[in-house]
Amino acid sequence: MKKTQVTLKDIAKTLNLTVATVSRALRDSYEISHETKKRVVELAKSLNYKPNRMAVGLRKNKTFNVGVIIPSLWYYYNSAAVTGMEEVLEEHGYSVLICQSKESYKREVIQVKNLIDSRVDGIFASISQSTVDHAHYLAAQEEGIPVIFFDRTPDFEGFSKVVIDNKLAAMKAINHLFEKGRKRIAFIAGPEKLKISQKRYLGYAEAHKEYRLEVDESLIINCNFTKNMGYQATKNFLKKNIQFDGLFAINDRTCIGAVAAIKEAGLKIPEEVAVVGFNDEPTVQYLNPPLTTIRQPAYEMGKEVANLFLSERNKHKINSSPVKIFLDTALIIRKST
Amino acid sequence: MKKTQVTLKDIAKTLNLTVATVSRALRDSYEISHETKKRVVELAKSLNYKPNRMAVGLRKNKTFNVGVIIPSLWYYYNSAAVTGMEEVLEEHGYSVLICQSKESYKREVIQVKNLIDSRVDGIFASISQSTVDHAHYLAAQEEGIPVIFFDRTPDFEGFSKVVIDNKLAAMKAINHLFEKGRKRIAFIAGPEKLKISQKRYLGYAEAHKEYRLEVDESLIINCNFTKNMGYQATKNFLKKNIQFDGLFAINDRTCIGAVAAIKEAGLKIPEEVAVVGFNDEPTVQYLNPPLTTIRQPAYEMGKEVANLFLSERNKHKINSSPVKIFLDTALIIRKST
DNA sequence: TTGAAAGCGCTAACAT
DNA sequence: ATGTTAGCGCTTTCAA
Repeated sequence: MKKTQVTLKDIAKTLNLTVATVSRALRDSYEISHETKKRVVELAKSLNYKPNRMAVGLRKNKTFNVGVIIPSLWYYYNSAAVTGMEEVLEEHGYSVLICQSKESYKREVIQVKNLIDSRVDGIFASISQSTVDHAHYLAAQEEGIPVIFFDRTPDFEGFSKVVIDNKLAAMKAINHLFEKGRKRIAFIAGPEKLKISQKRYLGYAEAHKEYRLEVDESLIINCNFTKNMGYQATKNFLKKNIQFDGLFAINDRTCIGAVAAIKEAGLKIPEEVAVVGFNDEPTVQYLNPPLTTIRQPAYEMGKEVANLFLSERNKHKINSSPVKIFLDTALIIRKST
Repeated sequence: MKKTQVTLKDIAKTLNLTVATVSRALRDSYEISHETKKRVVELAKSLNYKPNRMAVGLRKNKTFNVGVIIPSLWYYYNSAAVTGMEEVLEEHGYSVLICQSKESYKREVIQVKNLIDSRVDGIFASISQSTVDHAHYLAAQEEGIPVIFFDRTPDFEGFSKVVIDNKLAAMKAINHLFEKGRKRIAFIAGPEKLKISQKRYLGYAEAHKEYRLEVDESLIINCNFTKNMGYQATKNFLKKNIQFDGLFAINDRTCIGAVAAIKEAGLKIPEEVAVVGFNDEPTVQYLNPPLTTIRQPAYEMGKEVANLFLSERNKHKINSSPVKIFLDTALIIRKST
């Protein structure tokens, strides 16, 4: 049998106090005698007292669960973000429920509904590549559940967000390729619906503008996230015999496929094609050649999201206006460029 | 504000019943009139009634949380297992708390302690490569918390386990290489402490025995999971100029590093060295060449663990003897062999 | 078959 | 500064 836990009652009995006093001593710093407080805190510690989440939750009408919606745990930046969230939240007694949309808008909608039903105290989300609106999140917010987006966000001002500057990050990548003397840079662009795709494309275009180069639309390779991871898309592109000497991919997984296709076509990396990825997933340093890429601070992003949640939770103003936090990216230069 | 939820009281009031009756109608199939039951169930459904986990938990002294301890979410087979668990458990109202040991025994011990403190209803674990004993898990069991291991298990009979036949799986890999005419197969062996390493080595040896070949210990490459992912280990091995025509790696991530080292040394895969990995992580089909590997049913493993937990939970016998479940593996043949 | 009542552990309003 | 009391939503005796 599960051993019975230490309760406030136990402590109260031992110290000849009431549970109310003990409860206060353990939380309020004011309106309690220093003496009593000390005794209570010490005994609680020595007995390894832990408040019963169920009881607290019942009383406060909270679940101490937050839901996080991500495309897939297997994406490194997603699991890193989740890790960051959990590390921050566990100290505050929250648990994280993970929902993987698997890039499906439909699944995402259902999952948000489920989270509302299960009364989570907050929802953190990174949308799927096929997500077309944000009504489901709005519904959650209307139920009083704070919603915070990270990485992939909807194009709507009403939510708090933690993101990187995708346009700037893409510019870093493209500028680096320009500096390496490349002029014709293919771009594996990712799902058009996603704002991160759009922003990264803007960075691609902006970098060209700064270098007074025209964007050649025939160098843009469209490719979503689930199919073939860039391999097939790149293979098709190569068939067209369009001349190019650089490639920038929307993310590392896509890039791995692209690299495979390029090598299969007999092109040398970086001599004939210099390649830059995005995310700095742990494997890409072991690619042949090791991949130059943009490092995204996914773990920190998760922490920021959690901290934002915790601080907004304490504000009594219900309609504190949405916050947008930007995190820095870094260009990691390896042998592929 | 969080909208107030539908409670038993609401239903009771509407139907002129007491909460006790409603509660029973929603769970007991016996000792309630068919009529009342129907009315209650229908109304509950139409009001989208969901029992308050906090209240149920408080009453039943359960948290509806289970803890899962894994080396890293980023390992594909770990996140797949977690996904399987969550899918099964969410239907039963359980949430999964994820703890990543990051291959550290020390972290693992602390995490188990935390899980005990937070009163999870069960612990599912896959041990770290540096874990040397299982006392922390025994402690959890003594507190009445069921512990189930999967994939990487301690060498102790007192726990329920869900595993693959690691020895057999390794034999599949080695036999395949033999069939491809390879005779001298290097083996990247993984952390010696782990039973999966030992078992896979046994499979390696057994396959040799069946083919009446001697095991050449100079072909065994030791390599743990965190450092260099097999790249450095293989590089060092190559320096020794030991002749070999095949390679089997303890897992795909390690194998990715090995492949990089082999190619860097100018050796052709599979012509000069045929390579087999382990796990069938999604990226390895995009390696150049695509990797032959052993597929491990990680997702199903997670589901099995969850189901085992659910079924053991219902048994009133506290000391039902531990169960050991084996799942099948498959050899996935690609271009690397 | 249903109701009444107690209580899980905790917090918070209202005494004192 | 501390005690008293009520109650969060639910389950579970015990009674009717």
